[in-house]
Amino acid sequence: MPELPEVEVTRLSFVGAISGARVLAVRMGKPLRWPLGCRLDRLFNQQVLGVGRRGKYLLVELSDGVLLIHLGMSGSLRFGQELPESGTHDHFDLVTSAGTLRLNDPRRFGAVVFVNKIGDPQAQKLLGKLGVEPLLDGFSPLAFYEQLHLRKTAIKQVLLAGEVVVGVGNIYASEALFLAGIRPTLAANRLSRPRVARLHGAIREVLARAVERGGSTLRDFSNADGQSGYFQLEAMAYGRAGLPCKKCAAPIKMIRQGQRATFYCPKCQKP
DNA sequence: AAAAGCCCCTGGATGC
DNA sequence: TGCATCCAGGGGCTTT
Repeated sequence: MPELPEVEVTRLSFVGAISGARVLAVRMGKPLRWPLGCRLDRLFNQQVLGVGRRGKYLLVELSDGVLLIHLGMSGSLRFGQELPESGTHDHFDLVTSAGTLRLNDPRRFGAVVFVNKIGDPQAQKLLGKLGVEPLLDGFSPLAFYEQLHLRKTAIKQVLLAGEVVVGVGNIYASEALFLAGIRPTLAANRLSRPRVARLHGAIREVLARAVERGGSTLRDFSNADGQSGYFQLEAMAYGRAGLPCKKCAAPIKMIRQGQRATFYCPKCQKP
């Protein structure tokens, strides 16, 4: 669920409400992917200056430090003044003067990590190798082409790896490649400049559109206000194995690439 | 050094 | 109804 659009939609849904608040208490449930990295009292009385995002990481900027929050596969955040009592899958509560930010994550692939600064080794280990932000100016067709030209892995897997461009997960990789008319199995370095330019546009279009639609709610994603996303209703390829392509009616194919499902139209997406 | 696999964990859907 | 199997939106780490 949580790819760039879901993370961004989540961020937008609570950044305004939490900014300026002070941390009153912290509660942790079962262990997440990594330990918090500091004592709980390190956070007390700190002010939340804002909430940023880098790829699929949320960056909760405090007056003295940063909380990196990753939603993993099944994580979602809630923010509110009167949240119910913690349930089995609520593993982190940041209680602030404006309300409580709560991470719910059944599979616990998510993480909340405190670092003193974004430049610290601990933060760089997580953020250092990340590619460019697809919705910012740094993501240009030419630079994209040059990066893709260096890799002979299948384009779908290059997108997923996040080292060239961040935020494109399993759903949006399939969707962007569909929009661009590119077969997911094609080696990245075999894409022509015009096709890379198309893919560049398709990635931006699909991610921006998904943010507008509130993300994709496949199982249980919701933003920090508890609202679902609706982009999944517009999916052209993802999750549509065997169903007719919405453009040409040929049955959508599902294959496996690196243990993940890939969906594509064998007719619209050329090798 | 790039690329391919292996896991972490829980719950829901499917099949017998 | 019960139990086993498979699958899932991510990504760091280990192995080739």
